[in-house]
Amino acid sequence: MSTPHAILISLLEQPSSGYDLARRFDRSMGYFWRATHQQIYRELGRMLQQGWVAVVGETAGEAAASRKKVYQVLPAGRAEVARWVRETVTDVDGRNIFLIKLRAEAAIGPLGLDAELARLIGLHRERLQTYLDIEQRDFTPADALTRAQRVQYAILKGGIVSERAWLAWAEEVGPLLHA
Amino acid sequence: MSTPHAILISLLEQPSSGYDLARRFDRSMGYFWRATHQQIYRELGRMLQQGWVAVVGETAGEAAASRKKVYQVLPAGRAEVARWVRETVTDVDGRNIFLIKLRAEAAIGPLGLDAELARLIGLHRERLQTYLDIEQRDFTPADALTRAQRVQYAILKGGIVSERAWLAWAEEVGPLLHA
DNA sequence: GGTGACATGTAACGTGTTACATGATTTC
DNA sequence: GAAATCATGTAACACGTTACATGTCACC
Repeated sequence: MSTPHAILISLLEQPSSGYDLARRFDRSMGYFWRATHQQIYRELGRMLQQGWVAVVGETAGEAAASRKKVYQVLPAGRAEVARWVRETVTDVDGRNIFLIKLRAEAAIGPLGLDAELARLIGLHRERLQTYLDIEQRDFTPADALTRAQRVQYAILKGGIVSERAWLAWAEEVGPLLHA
Repeated sequence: MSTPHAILISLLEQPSSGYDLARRFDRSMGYFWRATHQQIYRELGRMLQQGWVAVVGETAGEAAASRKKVYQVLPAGRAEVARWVRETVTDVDGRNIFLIKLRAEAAIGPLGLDAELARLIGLHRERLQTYLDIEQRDFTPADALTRAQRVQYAILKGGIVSERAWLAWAEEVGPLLHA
């Protein structure tokens, strides 16, 4: 349930047509969140019904049929974003979701993301520790490993560097959110 | 279409029941690939029909109904894994898929993953360069940035550290695959 | 004999993906 | 006037998720 929110945030940054959104999700937004134009049109339709977004300048009436429709976020949509941003994600894989929330923070913040970041840091620290325990248990000493074990160790190292990189980044981001 | 292959590789490492697999996908395998027991049973059923796997010791006949079923990989399944491992993934987000392939390499390798790794390294270098270009263009000098810009910069930095970490890891893994 | 872990499945639903379809506008 | 891009949509299908359902086995 994050794609509609990613779209809302993209619209907060810049009111756009479905087509524009689709292109944006192939560029900057697409670096950490993907959506095809079919998904986007589907979600825009739903959000229109829910009153989260509206089409700008419908004044033109029926003459403007089959033309570009520019969507903008309504107060209800903005409230939904604020609600969703504060929602707790207990999933360690919520990294990209957190990046979307940061984007909301940049657009309409501050939104109080400190707590969410702290929780994610905790989860990632735990996971890193799990990896380090496995390393100690199964791959130490590093010599005397078979080929298969060296490859398995490489997989584990992938997890370790990834967690370390994320944690280093997160510690750096923290101060930005207290402000 | 990677879940069935993840299951196959897990079965190559150790013939197991659907239940065992489900637990394994909540542990070690689950660190980079997830699957619920419903998915696993569904895929096991399909792979059974396709002749990729078989149930061990069906000799017991109808008496063994509603009991533990241990699956093992048949030659056709092993061939499918070998085929899939060599398949080209042009997607930058194929990181986790590559980790599964590495796991296959550990289990039944060497499988010739050098080329795939080289391609992924190329893709990630390109993406890193894109990020660095954006950094130069939009966030330099680092002072004189608004709050919103500093948050946007943090998002970008997340991408940069993530790409750098992955590339450092990948360069280290390379030599293991030429062997 | 009751509780919890083992073990396998079905059904319904939501989302993402691929293919198909149409028409307007811009550019050469 | 042909081709590329802009622009919006429908339909079918694959996949993942959640809820429901059933029964066994071991242990206390």
